[in-house]
Amino acid sequence: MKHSSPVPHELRFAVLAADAVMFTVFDGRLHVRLIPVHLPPYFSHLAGIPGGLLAPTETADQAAVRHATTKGGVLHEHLYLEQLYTFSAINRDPRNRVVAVAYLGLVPWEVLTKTAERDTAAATWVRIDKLPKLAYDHREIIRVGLERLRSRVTYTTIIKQLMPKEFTLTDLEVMYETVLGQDIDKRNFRKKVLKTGVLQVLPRERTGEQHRPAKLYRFLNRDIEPIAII
Amino acid sequence: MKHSSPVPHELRFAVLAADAVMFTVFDGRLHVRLIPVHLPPYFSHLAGIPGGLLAPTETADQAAVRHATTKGGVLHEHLYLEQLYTFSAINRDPRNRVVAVAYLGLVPWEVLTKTAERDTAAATWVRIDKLPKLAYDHREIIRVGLERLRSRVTYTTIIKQLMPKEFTLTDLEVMYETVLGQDIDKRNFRKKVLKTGVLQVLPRERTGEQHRPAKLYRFLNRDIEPIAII
DNA sequence: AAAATAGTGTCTATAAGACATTATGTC
DNA sequence: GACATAATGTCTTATAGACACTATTTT
Repeated sequence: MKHSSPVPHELRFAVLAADAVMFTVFDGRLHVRLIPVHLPPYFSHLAGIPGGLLAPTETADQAAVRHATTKGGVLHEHLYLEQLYTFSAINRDPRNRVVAVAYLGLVPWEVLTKTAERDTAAATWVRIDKLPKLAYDHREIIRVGLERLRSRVTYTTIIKQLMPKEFTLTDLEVMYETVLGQDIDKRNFRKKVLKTGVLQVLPRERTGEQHRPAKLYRFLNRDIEPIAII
Repeated sequence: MKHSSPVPHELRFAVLAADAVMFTVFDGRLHVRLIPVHLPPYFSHLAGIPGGLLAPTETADQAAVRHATTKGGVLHEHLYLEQLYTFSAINRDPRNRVVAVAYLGLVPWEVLTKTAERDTAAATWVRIDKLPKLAYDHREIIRVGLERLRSRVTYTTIIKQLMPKEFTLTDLEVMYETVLGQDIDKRNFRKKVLKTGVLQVLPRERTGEQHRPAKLYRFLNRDIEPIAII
């Protein structure tokens, strides 16, 4: 455990960290990735988002990927990250001055097949309406991340980063409803989303459910396009 | 002049800086605030945007204000600043590793009455289509700042940060046209901007020009509202 | 009266939003 | 055939965009 040095806190120069607010959606709920904080008064309870210092040869982007994967347990190839905001309040961290470049991360739940990517002792998905008391300014970082996610979802196709490869229009509608926290009219939604041309129908349907099979779709490409959807 | 220490560049930890891309509009052109860079091969030519290190007791916001005012010469009360993006490439600065939290700054030209805020030896307003060769990654920072400005202008009222207190609808239209680099239909613009309700008509007109006087308006408040205008 | 910009309205096309019924699988 | 969700269209209202003339001041 690291302790304060004799140098007064306000006089130490800042060190740089990268933190990742990662979201995923399952059970019709938004969840955020939390890890234990080994620091009083948290004593290894889930109390923070994954993050850590930048290595001397690392960019903030690289450090965000490294800590999101090693501490957050999410595989690099499943993770979308974009820079969110830089938090530089003097007393963010009680031990030393740390400036954090925060990242917004999105992961489609369906690809998280390995146990380490679901819930382990080292990292857990927690409902955003059931967050525990959090360390540092991590509640604020999550708030800003969620705000950014909700805003981006309405004028880009960033939601594709939360969807599995193939999905039905109802799946997509439910994802928008979950992220935005509001109901959407099914008929208007379908008209609008199909007209944008970002989706491709697959020749297959999703059968085996106890109702009429639904057509499967996928996004035409992986880039996030600036298109108004909702 | 600072020189490299014997420690290899890639092994030094980063220090933190705050840089400000400040824009203003005059002569119907967007301009950015540049300062001399005292470093080969620039030898005090205009080659950078104002910025500098964070003091140990300073947030990035505070450092951005400090450097924008002291090095950029723009008075604090005339300046609007918002965080833009954090640049952390390893070799941004040839001397030492510097991570820069960049800020987007806006100033209404009309308030810049003091000589120091216009053009001096220490800082100059340069047309964005006439930028010289720039130091570090400052051209990239300016590019990102301009992109952000153009994007924000279309769905918020951030343009008020470039306008004087009182202005005519033509003034406002020209400001949009200058920032966006495209013509706007006068009648549609007036209908739309008046319907948003963010403007207040003043009981005065702008007289003394050799044509019909124009009504004067001002923004109802100083906050930036998320409203689609163009 | 000439010059210069201010100020205004209509029409058309497109988009947004409210709303209910039929279709097709599984069990 | 009962159940469950998929799939679809119309009407109304609001918004966007193209477009040209009259009004008012100064000189």
